[in-house]
Amino acid sequence: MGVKKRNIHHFGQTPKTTLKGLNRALDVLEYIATHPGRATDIADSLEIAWPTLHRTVSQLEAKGFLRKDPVTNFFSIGPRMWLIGTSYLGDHEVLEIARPHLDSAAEKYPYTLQMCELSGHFSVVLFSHNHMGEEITKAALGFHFPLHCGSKGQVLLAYMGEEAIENYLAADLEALTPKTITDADELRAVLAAIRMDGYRVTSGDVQSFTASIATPVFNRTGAVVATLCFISQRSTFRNQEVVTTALEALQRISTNISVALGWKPGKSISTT
Amino acid sequence: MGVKKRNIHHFGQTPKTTLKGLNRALDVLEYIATHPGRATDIADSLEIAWPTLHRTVSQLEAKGFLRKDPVTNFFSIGPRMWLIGTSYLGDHEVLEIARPHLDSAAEKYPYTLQMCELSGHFSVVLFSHNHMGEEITKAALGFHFPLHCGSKGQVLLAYMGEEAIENYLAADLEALTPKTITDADELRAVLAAIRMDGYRVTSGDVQSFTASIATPVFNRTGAVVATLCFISQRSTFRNQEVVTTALEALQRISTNISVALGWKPGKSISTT
DNA sequence: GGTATTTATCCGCATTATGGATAATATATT
DNA sequence: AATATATTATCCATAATGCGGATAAATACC
Repeated sequence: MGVKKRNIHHFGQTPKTTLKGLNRALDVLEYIATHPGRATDIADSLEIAWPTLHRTVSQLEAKGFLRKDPVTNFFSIGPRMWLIGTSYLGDHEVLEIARPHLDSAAEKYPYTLQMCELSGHFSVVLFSHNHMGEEITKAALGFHFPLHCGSKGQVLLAYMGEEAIENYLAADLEALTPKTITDADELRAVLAAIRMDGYRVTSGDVQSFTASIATPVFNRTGAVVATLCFISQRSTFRNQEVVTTALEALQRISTNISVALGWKPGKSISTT
Repeated sequence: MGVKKRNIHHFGQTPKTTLKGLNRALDVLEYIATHPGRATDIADSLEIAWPTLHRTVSQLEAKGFLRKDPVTNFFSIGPRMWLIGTSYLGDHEVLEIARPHLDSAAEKYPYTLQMCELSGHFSVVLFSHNHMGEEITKAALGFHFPLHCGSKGQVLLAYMGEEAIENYLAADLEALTPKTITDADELRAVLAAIRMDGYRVTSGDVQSFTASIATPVFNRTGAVVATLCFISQRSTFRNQEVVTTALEALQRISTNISVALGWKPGKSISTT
């Protein structure tokens, strides 16, 4: 009896109240988001009794939170879920303020521009503009990456606060490519450097053929609320001059956004 | 005792099984998406007993489906909800196939280009590229509009099938602007014309200062799976020549997408 | 400092969801 | 075609689960 029920929540809250049925449904949604498929397989993977899963899934489908392909019986996330989910961005204060800056900057520079924020133990993409012709990143809106991978993740990690950082580093760090840094000490050094320099450049540690530059975005309290990054072919950022120019631009944009958020230069929270 | 509990589902399914708790939670999510606010107010609006709502909301927050502003205690949609929601677009066959066409077309024409699909009784925006400088539409990704408003909604409505159309027209039709058509007979005529012509032009019936042109997108079975539309300042489309040129372009794009979806010219379902 | 909301928690009761078993489908195999 | 198998849908008796009145704690208001 291999008891290895999937554990999905990366949010470490105490579920004081039980609410089994609802919880199950949310787990199902999370699972289907990454593993769309047939009801039977979902029941197996999640170790839920068939009639129970069937009821749950039917209900979710009836409400449009899931949809079922009428021919294959595959379940996947439904339009209602998406509709409701998008209201997250609608209410997003930081994104709203940043958007004009991002829009105009995106057109101006020959790199993919992203804004990401922290969500649980991941950096998630809030804004992404793939520059024409650069088909490099699968990283569309909503993608999430582990924090130790890529310049953007590391920037977010760097400003998380000592305790949270150590907590993160304590877990196993997955390598997305051979160049991903998975050693805790090495990462600690990287994070310290980020807090010193105010930026980070990485190369090939998320996808082997891309490189990126990231800077933090601060709010009025001096906390890091997002990160901005340029992504391009790895070869592009081999040229030091190109990196310097791009970095300057990125810093200008992120400073503008920080200021728009009420930040005042010098007012950054040091977490070391 | 004004019994006027909100009725949120625009999906007309038969909730054969009950699953009260889950249902309530989904209603709460739907409600908060459009009415973020304090727990008490939600309980009032939805007529849910306080302890019950509290439990539900706490659970949803613990799982990241809702977030609570720590200072105002306002609840709004959480990051997890968004993350999961975005997978809707990730799996979206039509969108995936259409995207390259949309991307290249978006750059080429001086109008805002959108692709929308039917969701319940609304057209929802799956793709939107606001042309530089045109700050015209609030219509970002995920926005939903009633089907009788705007060329895109009417195109989707036109091909829904007689029964569904009559069902839609039977309800009260809200006017978004004074120019919105709310008369059922008038709409029936419009829809018939759309099925004849294969396109629709409207002006000022969604926002008073915009106009739009829409065409249907067909799949391999000849069913309408989406609609494409150009949106611009109302004045732009006052010029008949401009409209003609734009329409031709739009028809070319939507035909290309239809073909990419396996459609063969002539193979469209007539629903009259 | 006192009063009024808003938020959090307790706990007995009965409503509600559970899951073993079975029936109705769809799909694969010969 | 006909049989076997995997997948999906439905029943229903049982008890576990979530419900909500009431109470307590924490804030906001004056």
